[in-house]
Amino acid sequence: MDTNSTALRFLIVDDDETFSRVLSRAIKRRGYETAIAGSAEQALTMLDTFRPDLATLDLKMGGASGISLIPQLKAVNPDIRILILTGYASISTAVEAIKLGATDYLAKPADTDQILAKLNGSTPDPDVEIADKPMSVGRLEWEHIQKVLTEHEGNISATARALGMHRRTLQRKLQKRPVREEH
Amino acid sequence: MDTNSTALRFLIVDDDETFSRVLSRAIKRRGYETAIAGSAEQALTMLDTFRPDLATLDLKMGGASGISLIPQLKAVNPDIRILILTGYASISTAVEAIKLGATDYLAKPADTDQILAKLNGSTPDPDVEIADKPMSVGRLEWEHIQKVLTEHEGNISATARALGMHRRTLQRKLQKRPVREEH
DNA sequence: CACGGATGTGGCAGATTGTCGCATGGTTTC
DNA sequence: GAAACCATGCGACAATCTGCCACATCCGTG
Repeated sequence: MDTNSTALRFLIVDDDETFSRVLSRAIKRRGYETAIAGSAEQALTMLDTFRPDLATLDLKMGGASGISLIPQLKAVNPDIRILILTGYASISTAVEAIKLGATDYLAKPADTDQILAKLNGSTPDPDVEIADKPMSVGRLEWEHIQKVLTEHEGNISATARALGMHRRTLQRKLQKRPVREEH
Repeated sequence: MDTNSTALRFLIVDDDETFSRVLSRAIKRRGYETAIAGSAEQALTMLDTFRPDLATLDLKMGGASGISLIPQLKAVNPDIRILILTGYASISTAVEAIKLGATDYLAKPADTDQILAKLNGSTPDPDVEIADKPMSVGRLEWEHIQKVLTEHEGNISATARALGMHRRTLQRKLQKRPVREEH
């Protein structure tokens, strides 16, 4: 372990205040310096005074998504390690995030240890565990919707049209949390 | 469209023979040279004589998983574009695959157009507007159910359990939708 | 500023799903 | 052969969910 005189700076971007506060405290207790942003926009304004070494980003927030923040965070600090942390996890957003340079991707709920483990000891290994059960229909539907949604740059109306589904129905599905992916 | 004298070589690694054959034919029809491997091991032995430019890999096969193949394929051809294509998709394997250098990750069922779109996405292509509509959720669900049903030799009760769905609901779905395909 | 497109919501009637229950037919096990 | 299991088909009913219509905001382009 490298012992720097200054603590590593940890930025939490999430619009769930309760979640942020709890996580912040847990992380601070482990010796990090933390900061909380309630939106992507707010996070950007903080970068002048707080240059993070680690960050967790939420996807679904009022305003811009955490994914859009990845390039900007990396511009400020190319060595930053970024963990996407969201309750609306999907394969397509995970793929996009990693391609943009995120270090890892976790679905909420996740505890502090899991979060730090992903940020610290994350080395790609080809022997990941492969699910032995196929996806549930609910999960498959969620993934498919997310995929089409990203293909349409998040345009809900266009996605609904492409899927031959009523826009109202799509909105309702998106508001609900995806079925938990269990191993 | 760039006209090379030699066609791009496309490697399909999947232990589902029917799937491989259908995909191979569809891809060949679009001007690629194709090869099929039924396992990761078999794919490796082919690399001496068939150096692929594009590849789709399955995750769950007898023997090694497609993910373990990624580094080896990239060693042979650093510019190779790799698409993970699996019926046992999960976020964690998607993250690993992308970290190891896969180009993209799709959950089966996916049609040929989607597959090629993902693999060509990084190639200069002027008019990449969303060509035709993606599968409807209903159709996707139907295909998935059929696939799992087959894996369970037509056993409805077992299929319902595997899908985390109530048997009664599965019965009703099967009884109803006789398959509705159209564009 | 008017116009078209996207989005967030509320409200409803009708369709779908989650559960229970029960009966039948086939296999396996003493 | 009878008991014990399973898979399957189907009726019924309440809880959800979906398709649709109706606004009310917000943009960005003319």
